Amino acid sequence: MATHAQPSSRQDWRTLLRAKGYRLTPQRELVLRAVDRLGHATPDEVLAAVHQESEAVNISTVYRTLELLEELGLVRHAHLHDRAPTYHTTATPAHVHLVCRGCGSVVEADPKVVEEFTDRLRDTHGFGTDVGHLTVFGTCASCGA
Amino acid sequence: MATHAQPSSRQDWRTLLRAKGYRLTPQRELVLRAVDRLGHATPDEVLAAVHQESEAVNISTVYRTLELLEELGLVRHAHLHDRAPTYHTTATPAHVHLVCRGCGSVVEADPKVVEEFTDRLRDTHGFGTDVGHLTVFGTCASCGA
DNA sequence: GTTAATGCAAAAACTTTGCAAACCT
DNA sequence: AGGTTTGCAAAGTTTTTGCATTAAC
Repeated sequence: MATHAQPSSRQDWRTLLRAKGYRLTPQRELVLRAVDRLGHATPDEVLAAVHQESEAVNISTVYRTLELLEELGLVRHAHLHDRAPTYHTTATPAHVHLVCRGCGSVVEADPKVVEEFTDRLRDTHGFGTDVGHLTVFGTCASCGA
Repeated sequence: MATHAQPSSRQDWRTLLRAKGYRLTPQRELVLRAVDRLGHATPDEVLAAVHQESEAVNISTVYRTLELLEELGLVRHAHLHDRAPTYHTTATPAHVHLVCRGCGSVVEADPKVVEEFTDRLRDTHGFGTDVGHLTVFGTCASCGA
């Protein structure tokens, strides 16, 4: 339930969009592919990435598209740093973000690492953790704990 | 080291500020007290709270003061929702934030709940978790997991 | 041909900055 | 008195919105 079956082909996307009355446009494809490719990207970075691919998309379209894709469950966002939210695809399995305060690096950890933890939260607080949104701030190995 | 000894009186604050060449002003007191009182508040909410207390403080002063207080370790901020960062006092012991997607409620959990988890992150990734900044998104008991 | 989506430009929301006046010590 | 802090206003960022035009279906 936390993980979605992911459409991987253009046709799948179209079906998913049309089911809600939306249309498949080149801009939407470009944005989705950019998010896929970038890993974690701010709207701004998505725009830049799309531009590199030699097609122009307006920044407002990027915002609107990211919102749409999130509604469809194709992307998610997290707050990895203080500035803007970063978007990532849901095609790859959910993961935990470890963000280093020292160097700003972002490591993705296997959700298994947090299993006991989430179990415990459920037991003690009745709280169902959304592992895909879990961001842990701290200090990475090389920045010395 | 993660928890700070907290000054609780006006005099303590003054000492802390003066040690770095800063001054104790009514605005700074008002902001700090507002953060204390509010629990988790955006800069905007801090401004509103201060205004209610019948003293006017400029919004830019709120921003500057929150930054200063954070530098001094008296407050910290977290990203509890998508909009603005929320500030909270460090006078209360570090805690984990459980944010419900359904109703938006924020519950504070005891850091003990995450001890095994942080130990494990240290073991497997050499990652030192900043527990005070840990925010967990998910679904609370009443919103049904 | 319809209806949804885009681009553009303007507005809104949020945060930062420069500087003279006011205030803390 | 002297240097820090404030308020104000202006500028910087980031995100949203309205509307005519374009494009998907």
